[in-house]
Amino acid sequence: MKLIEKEIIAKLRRRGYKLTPQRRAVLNVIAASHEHLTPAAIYERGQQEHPGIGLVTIYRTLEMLAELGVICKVNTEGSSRSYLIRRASGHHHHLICSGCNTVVDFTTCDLGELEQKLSRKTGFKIEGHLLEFIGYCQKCQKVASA
Amino acid sequence: MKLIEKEIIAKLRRRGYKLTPQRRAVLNVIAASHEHLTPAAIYERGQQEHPGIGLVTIYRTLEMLAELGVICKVNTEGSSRSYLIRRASGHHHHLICSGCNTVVDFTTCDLGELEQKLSRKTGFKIEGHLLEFIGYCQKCQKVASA
DNA sequence: TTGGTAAATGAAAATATTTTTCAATTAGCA
DNA sequence: TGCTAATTGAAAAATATTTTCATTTACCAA
Repeated sequence: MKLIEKEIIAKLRRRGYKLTPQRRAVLNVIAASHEHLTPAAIYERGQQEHPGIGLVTIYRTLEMLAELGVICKVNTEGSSRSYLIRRASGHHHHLICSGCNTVVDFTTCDLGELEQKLSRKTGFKIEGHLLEFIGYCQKCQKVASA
Repeated sequence: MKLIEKEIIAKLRRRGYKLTPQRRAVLNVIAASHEHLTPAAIYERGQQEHPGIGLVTIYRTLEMLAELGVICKVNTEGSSRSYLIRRASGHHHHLICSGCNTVVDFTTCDLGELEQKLSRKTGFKIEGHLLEFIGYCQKCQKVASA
């Protein structure tokens, strides 16, 4: 049982949610990963944290955490499963290889100006963003040309 | 049977794909729509273009068209179905409302410089990108504050 | 124009994903 | 410590997507 930020737990409590070992397990798994995880992947890893945890509970917990804003739902490639990542700061930046599905994070990004412009134009209150570049990593470029 | 751009047909032929009435139907449906369409929606509309067309054929045709770059797979919200839109230019820009899941497209975006920088730094061959801003649309802001 | 042939189709079944239902269990308060 | 509403897991239902395979068809060559 690894550390979970107290802040998140407090947030659950404030909303009247109970802190069950299953929820702790899901939180731990997500907090420990630096990548998007599918419900199935979280289920698998969750077994180590809380043997016997059900897939249904994973789905329910993820939905709740997303609603609380603790994690983020991301609509990824891959025959259409919804992945999840934990929120860093409302920003998500990835380079994704179409060949091997490697995900590389990057931090440089200056979208502030665009964000403001869009906000003015559409009336949206923007709270976060996701920027993903899709392409081929060096390794997969070599494989393809071989 | 509406017009389909000759260019697309030529592209199919060049790759050795046959131009069946079913494929024409799918192309027509997609070309006629300005929004993302689910395979199911395309199936439904496709019946008007080619009665009896099978859902399987829709899936297969969409995959092929995506591979050709004629259309684009977009990973949308909504309990995880993969939608399709026709390609503008390898870019996808959305504003997504966390309240009502409305998706608004926008076109302004200048990521060329960042793309180059990342490509140099990581060796990725970048072929497209996805930029999503998450927030609340005007309507949902009003509802929330009411 | 007419075969021949590889590619494409549709139906049905298989697989995968997500949601619902419901009885049993449990976290957290009094 | 006991109560109670919230939570859980199993199974079934609802959705989505892919595979298999026999039949049909687009299109090239003659």
